[in-house]
Amino acid sequence: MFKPTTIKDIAKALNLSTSTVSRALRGGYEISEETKKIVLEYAEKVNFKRNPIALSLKERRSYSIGVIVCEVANQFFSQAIDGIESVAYSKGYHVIISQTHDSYEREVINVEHLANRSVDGLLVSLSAETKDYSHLEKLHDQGLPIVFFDRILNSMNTHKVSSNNFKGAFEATEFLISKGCKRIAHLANASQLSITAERQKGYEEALRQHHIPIDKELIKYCKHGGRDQIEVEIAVREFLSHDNPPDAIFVASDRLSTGCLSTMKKYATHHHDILVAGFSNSELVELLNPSLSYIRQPAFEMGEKAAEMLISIIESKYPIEEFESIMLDTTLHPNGV
Amino acid sequence: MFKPTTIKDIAKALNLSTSTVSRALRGGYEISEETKKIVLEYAEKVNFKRNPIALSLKERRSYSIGVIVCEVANQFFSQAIDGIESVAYSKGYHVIISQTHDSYEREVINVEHLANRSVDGLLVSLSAETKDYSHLEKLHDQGLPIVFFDRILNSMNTHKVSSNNFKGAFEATEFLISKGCKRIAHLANASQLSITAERQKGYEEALRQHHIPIDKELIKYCKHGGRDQIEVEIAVREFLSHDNPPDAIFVASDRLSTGCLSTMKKYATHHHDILVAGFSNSELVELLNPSLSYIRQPAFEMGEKAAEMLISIIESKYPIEEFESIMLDTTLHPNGV
DNA sequence: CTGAAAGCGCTAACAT
DNA sequence: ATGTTAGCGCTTTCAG
Repeated sequence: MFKPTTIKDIAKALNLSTSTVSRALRGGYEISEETKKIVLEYAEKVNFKRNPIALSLKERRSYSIGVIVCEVANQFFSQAIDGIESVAYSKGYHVIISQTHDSYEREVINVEHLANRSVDGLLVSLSAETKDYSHLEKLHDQGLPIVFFDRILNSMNTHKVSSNNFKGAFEATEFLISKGCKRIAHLANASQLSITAERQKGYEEALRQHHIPIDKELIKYCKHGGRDQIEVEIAVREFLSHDNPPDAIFVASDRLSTGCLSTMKKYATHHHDILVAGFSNSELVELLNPSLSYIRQPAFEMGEKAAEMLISIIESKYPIEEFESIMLDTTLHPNGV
Repeated sequence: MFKPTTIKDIAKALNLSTSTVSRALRGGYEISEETKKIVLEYAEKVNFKRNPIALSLKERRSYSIGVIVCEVANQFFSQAIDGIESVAYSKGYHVIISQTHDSYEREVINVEHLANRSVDGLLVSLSAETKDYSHLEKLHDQGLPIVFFDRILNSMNTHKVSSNNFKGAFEATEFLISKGCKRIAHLANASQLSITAERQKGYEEALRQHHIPIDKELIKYCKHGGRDQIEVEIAVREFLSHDNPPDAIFVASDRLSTGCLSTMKKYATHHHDILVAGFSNSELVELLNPSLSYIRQPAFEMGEKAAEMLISIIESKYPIEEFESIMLDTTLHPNGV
């Protein structure tokens, strides 16, 4: 059984009190150089590490922050996590990652587990399924610092980081139009997500400005965020088999973009006639065939900002009154044709 | 500031002792139904959650397991993590993920942080840079349960899960040979990794069986596991600019495979003359161009097995004497040509 | 059926 | 310079 050495063990072995050992270990200036040396050496010898659990209990904080995302396999989120980690580590915090797989139930479980004092604050990007926010609201009301990124809960009064989804979607759609496309479908994420509404607005606005009618049959939502490939496949195949099929598809997120391409490759006889543009942070996009024009979000930077904001709340002496919403620009990367 | 309700708060509010509240909360049969009901209702009302930190301290275990991987963006690892989570959750454990980014220093920091009682055991896949294992050995000697998966430390006496790297590499190389390739280069990971040696042996054995000479100039290692794209680029470009360039490349891991393709697309004038086969668990492989024949590891299953083994050690009443090494088969997926 | 008290590992007044 | 003690939140003997 794992029985790490404790301060008590050291104290006993060295015939000192636990407080002396504790102070020596953290280099308290009141301890004689000699005692310090003895303690330090002995601690090193027995591979002593102070128990972070005990420390957390005492200090009533854990110096760790929790991150709730749908899945780390999604490159947008893995990049965001790298950003989060980079600032967290530099400020002495550890990062605990938790995946919801876009399931509401899982989100609730994970949030509750992380919340009660095993983390000092939460960075959350909502699951595609989530429509009820009380698990988060309760905690927030109790004073748990929460910062949203990407998939935001607008109704909660806290810091938020997102990318300019409207503009990104607008530019992508306009790009497709500039390529001569007239019937542009929209493959969207779950309708309750903030990003879904924003991106759809950008898409519709581009069509409007170019006098292209909006056809509701060309807009399909994936209510589980494409958790199952089949969900995407069904939507895309409906587009393909439409009486008057689209000549382009604008896809609203990472997972859906690749799912869309796979489906097209599998089922579309002449899929090169259909242009696809979509949000994606995959590092492999440039190697894809069918090719994908993509909108890239500054994921790493978003992670950094979100972490900075969260830590600033955690470390603030006074309750924060004014909350900020940061919006970062996306970039469009045309491809193919 | 976040001040969650404690048992003490409830006790005070209800004019009971903390022990009664504690017992009522966990449904102790000695408590009267009435008291139980009052406590439960009040707890619900104030959103009481027991403090897992305090619990861990008391029980001297946290019901969570730590996972050390190079990076979650790598699909092999994200799939393995999904496998780990699936068994961990079903057995009541939480999973804490920690990324090394293939840095030795980061590995040490993460291992030490997780080890001392914030997790009950560790699932580790070594970083590409790691050559000194004392940070792990020390903890293992102290009794911390450790299970290795994928990138294994052979010298440590514990459970291990890997895929049949020798066979996977052998089959891939033989596949390239069957396609008529005569000069097959090998792009390998850091030389000290278990997987590197095993895969190289499979590669060399295939060449040997087919009477193809082994040319050491056609074997290149990426000692940081391809952490920087540039590392891969240099190696691949050396292959391409060789006097007698290869007609195929066998790539030893996920990240290197895609890096290799990118470089080829970027620099090789007629990259379609060079066949590439490599280990990859990316879900996008089928959409890649240049195409990649790939060896897929059963990542999810490996994660499951590893987690099961770890939990069995954690929950074992007696010290384990006999350790198992599980090896799972890979599958080859030919592509292109 | 309920309460008082000790203890998990650590720190920080408060002695000495 | 070092020791004693209380307490972080919770569970669990041991007493009533």
